Amino acid sequence: MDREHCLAMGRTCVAYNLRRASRLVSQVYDQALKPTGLKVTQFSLLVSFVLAPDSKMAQLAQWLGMDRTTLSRNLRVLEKRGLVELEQGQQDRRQLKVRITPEGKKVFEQATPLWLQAQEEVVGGIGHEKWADLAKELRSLVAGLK
Amino acid sequence: MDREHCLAMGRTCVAYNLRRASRLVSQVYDQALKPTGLKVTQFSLLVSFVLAPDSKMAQLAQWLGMDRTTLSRNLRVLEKRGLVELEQGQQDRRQLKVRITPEGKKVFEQATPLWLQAQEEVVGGIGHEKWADLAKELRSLVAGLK
DNA sequence: CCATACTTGATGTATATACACGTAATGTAA
DNA sequence: TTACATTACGTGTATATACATCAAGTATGG
Repeated sequence: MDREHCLAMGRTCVAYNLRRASRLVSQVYDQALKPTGLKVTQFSLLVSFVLAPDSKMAQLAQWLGMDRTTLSRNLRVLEKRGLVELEQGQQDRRQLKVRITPEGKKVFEQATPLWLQAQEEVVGGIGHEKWADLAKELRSLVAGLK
Repeated sequence: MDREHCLAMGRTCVAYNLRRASRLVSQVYDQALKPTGLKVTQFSLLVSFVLAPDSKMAQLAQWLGMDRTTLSRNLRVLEKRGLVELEQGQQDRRQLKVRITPEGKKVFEQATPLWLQAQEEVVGGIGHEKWADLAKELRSLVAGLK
């Protein structure tokens, strides 16, 4: 395996390029959200709960492209802070329904303008149109895998 | 914060979109690399070591857009498996030089075709040209943050 | 030469992530 | 109804990730 091939792998590897970008980008958001004590991962989860109240875990994990068990553990962090509540399902006692609490809603509202600040900073780096393109292609990439 | 705004955040958040894509994409590569026991993160590190033998950690971390401490810990995993060696620098005794071992090279060579397989699968989902565009924009996104 | 600042890497701690496996609840077919 | 498969979620374990902090080595100004 010569140097040229290695260079090509580094330049083209989808996993590497995506992981690196998401590391750096996440740091910007995490920094901006710091006053709320939220990480961007947690903020994204809160968005989901506002969008889809009482959703079930498996369903949510599917939607987020996240392993069930990952979601489970990420939820526990939010639960410990009292930002979400977990309630056993009525019909099916295996199911857990997730609901955002008033406290969770408060923190979420507080976080929203901070999120926007990070978003502007990151998107500003390449321009809104370029990001719109990129987002579309990312979605089609994801769609091809699920 | 109404439903429309939440939907918009979900659709446009750079961190969310990148993290989701990198989760899913990483799984494809990890799956393909399974016979080698490597994760795609580790494979990427090996590529770096082949490209830049005897590089120093801080330098490498900068290049990879990765925190010093993250790299430090990721390296230990490879060291435990005997795939890389760490050697104290001569001039500056604080610096650690990283070198891939013969065993590391062997595993790397074994992993390369498996990587290619995953790469083809993922890139195939959107087409080589679209991915070339996407990669370019990702790089410019990253460049805007460093 | 010495005191102080800076650099380099490691550790403590916490979250994020997923696979393999386990348990409990539900569905289904005989 | 009972036996077995399926589904929903949790646990054990391991890696990935980064911030705050620490320790040790190096550089620099006096």
